[in-house]
Amino acid sequence: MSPREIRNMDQFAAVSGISRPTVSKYFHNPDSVRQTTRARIEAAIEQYDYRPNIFAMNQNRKLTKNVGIVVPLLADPYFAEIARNLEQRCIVAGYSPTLFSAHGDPEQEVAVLNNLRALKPAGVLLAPLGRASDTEVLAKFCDDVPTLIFDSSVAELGIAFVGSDNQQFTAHITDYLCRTGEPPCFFEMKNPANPNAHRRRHAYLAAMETFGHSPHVISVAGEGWGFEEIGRVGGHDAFARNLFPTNTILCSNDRLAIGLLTACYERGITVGRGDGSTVRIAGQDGHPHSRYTCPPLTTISHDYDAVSKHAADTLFAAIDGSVERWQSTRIEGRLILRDSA
Amino acid sequence: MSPREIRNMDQFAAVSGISRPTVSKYFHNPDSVRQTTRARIEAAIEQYDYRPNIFAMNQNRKLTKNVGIVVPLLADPYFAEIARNLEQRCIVAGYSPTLFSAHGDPEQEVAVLNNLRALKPAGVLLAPLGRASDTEVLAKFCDDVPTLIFDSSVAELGIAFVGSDNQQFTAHITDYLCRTGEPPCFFEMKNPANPNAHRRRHAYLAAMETFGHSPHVISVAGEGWGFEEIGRVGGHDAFARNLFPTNTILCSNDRLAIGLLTACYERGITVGRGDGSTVRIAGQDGHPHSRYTCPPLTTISHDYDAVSKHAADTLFAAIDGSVERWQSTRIEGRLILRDSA
DNA sequence: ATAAAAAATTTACGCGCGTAAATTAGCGGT
DNA sequence: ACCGCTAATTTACGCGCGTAAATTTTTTAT
Repeated sequence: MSPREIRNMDQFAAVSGISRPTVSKYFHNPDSVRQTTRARIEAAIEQYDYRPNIFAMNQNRKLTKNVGIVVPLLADPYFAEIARNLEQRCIVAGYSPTLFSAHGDPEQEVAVLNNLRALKPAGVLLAPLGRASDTEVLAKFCDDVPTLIFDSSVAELGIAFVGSDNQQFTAHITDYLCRTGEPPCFFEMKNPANPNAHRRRHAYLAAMETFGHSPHVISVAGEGWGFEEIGRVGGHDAFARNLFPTNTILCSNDRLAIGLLTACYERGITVGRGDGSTVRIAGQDGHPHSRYTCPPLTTISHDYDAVSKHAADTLFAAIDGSVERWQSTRIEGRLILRDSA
Repeated sequence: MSPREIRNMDQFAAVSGISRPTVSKYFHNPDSVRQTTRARIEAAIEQYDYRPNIFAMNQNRKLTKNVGIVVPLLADPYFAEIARNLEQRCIVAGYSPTLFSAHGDPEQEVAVLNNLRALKPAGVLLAPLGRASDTEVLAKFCDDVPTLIFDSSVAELGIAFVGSDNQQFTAHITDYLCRTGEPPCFFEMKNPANPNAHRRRHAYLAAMETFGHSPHVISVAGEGWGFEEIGRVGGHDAFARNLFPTNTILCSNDRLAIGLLTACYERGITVGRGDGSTVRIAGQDGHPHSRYTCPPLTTISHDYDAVSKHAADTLFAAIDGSVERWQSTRIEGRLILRDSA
């Protein structure tokens, strides 16, 4: 078939009968060349299986088509899922996404950002670690690279913030719990890594006041990203010390709830909304795993699609030069009623 | 501090008082230059915060320091965990890892491999999708790029295979279940995506014969990577049709077991090894989540550390030119006794 | 048909670094 | 002081492509 291996764009241009600059133009935007030219180039690509050298492409270009996607913890299926979603959107939009995880470690987050710089990305979709993040490093990075912050907002950094409306999350599920049984206590980490946790606590307090109930916040100790274990150990401790004045517990997030469910099991406490149950437990996030807990977890779910779509679209618009003032978009969640509450 | 921004290695060499080729040498191997020279370069790096342009570095080099890590499904915490582990080992060894996921889709696996080619990686750590993989594409890729296959072996591809000893996994846990109660049925997917599933079924059959019990394999329908849902739906079906002749169920993997646990909950079947329980359920994999099911799942765990260490070390050795014949290494698992069985 | 606009080509240079070859400087040991 | 060795420097070229400017060709509009 092919007379010889095509080694570079010069040779490819020669065999396809098009000049190299035009070929180069084609690879940057296939629509930017004439229909007939495009067909000839694509026929040659088919025949010779030529792909331009990405290193040479990016080296001498002010801006690449690279997009970085950074999440705090890829081992958390929530972030894995949203990362997958964002990745697809980048590909569809013609960008080359690269996935990074800070693995829950602030130092690795800094390292990731430094590596990312070297990729000269057109833009970055960044979900910061939160409280543990090095804010100065983040700010400097956002100054240098078009960055959209998602999931958790640390400051008015980057081109915009897109996340979930945590106030609405907690208000909504607190409302549901109040209407269907005893008012909920609020179960959380004492020093949450994620700023969303603070919003949720505040929203809980506000909602309880609105509904005329006295709030009860149980803050358990624990550092890091092992939320299930923190919830389990903290749950045991809280039950042992009789810290829950009502039979209903709203957890700050699903992973904490999952740990609490385990603690309940281990203590022989039945969870559910049925008559035979001792406590009701609800989470927040719509974690991929929440469907499969025992009992399945009542929660309020992020709108994964809407968040990732808005985040990606906002970044792409910014890359294309639409300069807008920094703004924060928070998307409402959807209540998922299951057996746990 | 710095008089002006350092734009390239020429300028950096100038301000550090070293010639550019020597600086270049330093960046490839800091130990390859004289101690005093190294100190001067590192002082200059500190002062000017210079980092060589990775695109220019890689473009004109036969072999890069890039390593690709490919997993079939990053949303599965098992793969996320092993990917994290491998990533760290690459960094420590001086390589630049990049993470890819096929997201359970054979076409995306092919796309990932094509993108990976463009990175001219020194090596690749690849966990294939398995049955759904395009074997021809994999074979061709392994011919072109030093590739170590891990987790699931499709053929004698690449430089070697490193994974878990599924025979031992199933034999060991089957043995445990037989010794402590009724002999187990085997709960699996009818058309498992992963070849390890076949090994486990065979090991189950062999073990049951060895122990003098008649085997019972329950194969449930379902395609794709939503194992929990497949286990849940299949579990409901199997219970409804009374397909389990004994009170003990060994699942082909933990995610299937998690779905089965949910089905049990939904049918009011109590799971555990205690007197009040109806069935015992065990999984296989040591999935990160298995600790937090209700009841916590008895399982046999991969030796994450050993597998990833052996995989990484083997790849690095191959990159460094140690040519050995293809070989398969299978590492034993560790039984984790919890409440479910 | 003809002019104007759009697309393609030619020409030419630069990006930042790898790398090879020949030369010079630095080092320790006798 | 000398020799021999290693490390560093100088010189020079190439990688594969981006990109700008000037020119020619093709398409579209009138």
